[in-house]
Amino acid sequence: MFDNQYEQLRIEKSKNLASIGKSPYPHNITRGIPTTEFIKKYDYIQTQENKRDESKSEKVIGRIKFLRLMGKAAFLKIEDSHGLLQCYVSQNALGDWFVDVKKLIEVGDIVAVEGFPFVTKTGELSLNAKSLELVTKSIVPLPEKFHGLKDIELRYRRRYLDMIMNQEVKSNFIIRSKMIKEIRNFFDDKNFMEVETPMMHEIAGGANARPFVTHHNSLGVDRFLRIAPELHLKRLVVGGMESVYEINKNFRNEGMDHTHNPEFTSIEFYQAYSNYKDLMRLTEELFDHLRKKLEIEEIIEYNGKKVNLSTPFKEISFKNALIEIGEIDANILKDTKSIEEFLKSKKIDFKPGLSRAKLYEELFDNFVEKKLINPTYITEYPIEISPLSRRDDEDSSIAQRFELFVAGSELANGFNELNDPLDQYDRFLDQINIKNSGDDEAHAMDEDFVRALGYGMPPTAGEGIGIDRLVMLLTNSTSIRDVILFPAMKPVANEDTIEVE
RNA sequence: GACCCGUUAGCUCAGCUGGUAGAGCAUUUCCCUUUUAAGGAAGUGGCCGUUGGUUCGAAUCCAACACGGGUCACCA
Repeated sequence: MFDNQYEQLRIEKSKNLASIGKSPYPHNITRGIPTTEFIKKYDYIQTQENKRDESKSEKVIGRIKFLRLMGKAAFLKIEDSHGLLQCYVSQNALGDWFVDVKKLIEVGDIVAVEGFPFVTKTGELSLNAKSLELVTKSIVPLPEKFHGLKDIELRYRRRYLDMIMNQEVKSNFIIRSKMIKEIRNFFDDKNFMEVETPMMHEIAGGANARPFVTHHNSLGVDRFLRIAPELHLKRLVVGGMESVYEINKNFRNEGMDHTHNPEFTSIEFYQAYSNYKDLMRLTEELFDHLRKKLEIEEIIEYNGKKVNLSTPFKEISFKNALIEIGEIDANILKDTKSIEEFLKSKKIDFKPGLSRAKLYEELFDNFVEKKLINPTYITEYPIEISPLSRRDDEDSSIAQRFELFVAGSELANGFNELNDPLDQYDRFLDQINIKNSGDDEAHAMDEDFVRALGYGMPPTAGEGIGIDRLVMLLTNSTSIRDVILFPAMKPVANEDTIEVE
């Protein structure tokens, strides 16, 4: 660790500072004013004749990003979370300490500078330092000042360094933070209650996905990291929380790519005595709210495509989407055999023996999903691929469900919750059969959940929205890694493995 | 999982048809009190991702593997 030649040199400097009574890591530091405020506050100096105001004194703290030494004076640019400020330090002002500063303070260190505002010959408003104190010594050198850190892998693995070197990466995360805050405000204003349900589940349910397994030592049992909060949130509706939501992580033990991180954030919300149509309207309202609060245009660009976010969103049934958007002949949809022939003619691989609903899903994924650019609700899903949603009263093969697609991918999934405990029990049994026939992502039986429904869950509609995908859409990010601060990465062979002598 | 591309100094990158490693920045020493990627002079710095193979000789050619990026597939 820290055995690189440059790091060794910096550690030497750090020790030298300590030896002359300058702690490399002092902790009695008080904040000054932000760099941007300094620039705003003293803008008037530009208009003054002597271009300086020695009667003023300000303290600014930041990391040294540029350092230009010139014998008995130096310019340094320091950066805080707001921006950059140029400071001028000289031997006249600092005395003997300046000699040590020249030798021991360098780019990457965090310093506190105090002095008066002035404008340099080249016209830049700067701080003329009367004092400079080390705040934190940096012993790992920063990447090159001009090209910065470009290596995408390093940027994800060392996000802190990415943030130091690339100020703009923070903007996505600022938008993300604001967005989540506004989602909370939106639901709180509608009298929803925010809750936290377990991350460690006895039975991982609520979605079709493989879970991560962990172990509880004192109980001596394995636990699953949750794949969805759904079944717990519905238990809360049974218990009397008529409007609840949870914004939190889910974990799915599946492949990673630019739209999938093994841990991701979603919001799920449930509202008793409302139906999925109400939630479709609520979702539109939420989009309008976010656009307004985050000042996002009605028409945004995502991955080179124009996306019109104006409400209400388009709405089309699952089957009609196959015919009208997927441009699949309605006759093909009539039986499994002709669908299979159609898929083969399009050279699409599929597992043999799929049901018609599963084949529909195949068709949807291949011919419809990517064409759904402007927000579109797909409704009337086959019941078989909707094991937790209520059947339609007129057509029992159809679920009272919708999914929202934007820019070619799914963003939200909502439906009238199945509250018939016997039907739910049978659907779990069906899922178990599906699981036994090889689909290890089918649901497991959750008897406690069925029991909860047995006590009576009021008619309820629920919905989940993928937060990461939503941030991607609103920040025009094509990789989920650009909206997750510390995205999952494969471990890399560690050269610094500690050797035991 | 398949295919394509990448991996060379701390960082950003050159390195042709094989002949034994380069630049800029950073860093070290020196000069320099208004610079803007400051400037000038002289240095230091490399398991060329890993492991094999071909060859008199490999950063370079071949293979496998690792990690990353992209496209597709799978998956919500």
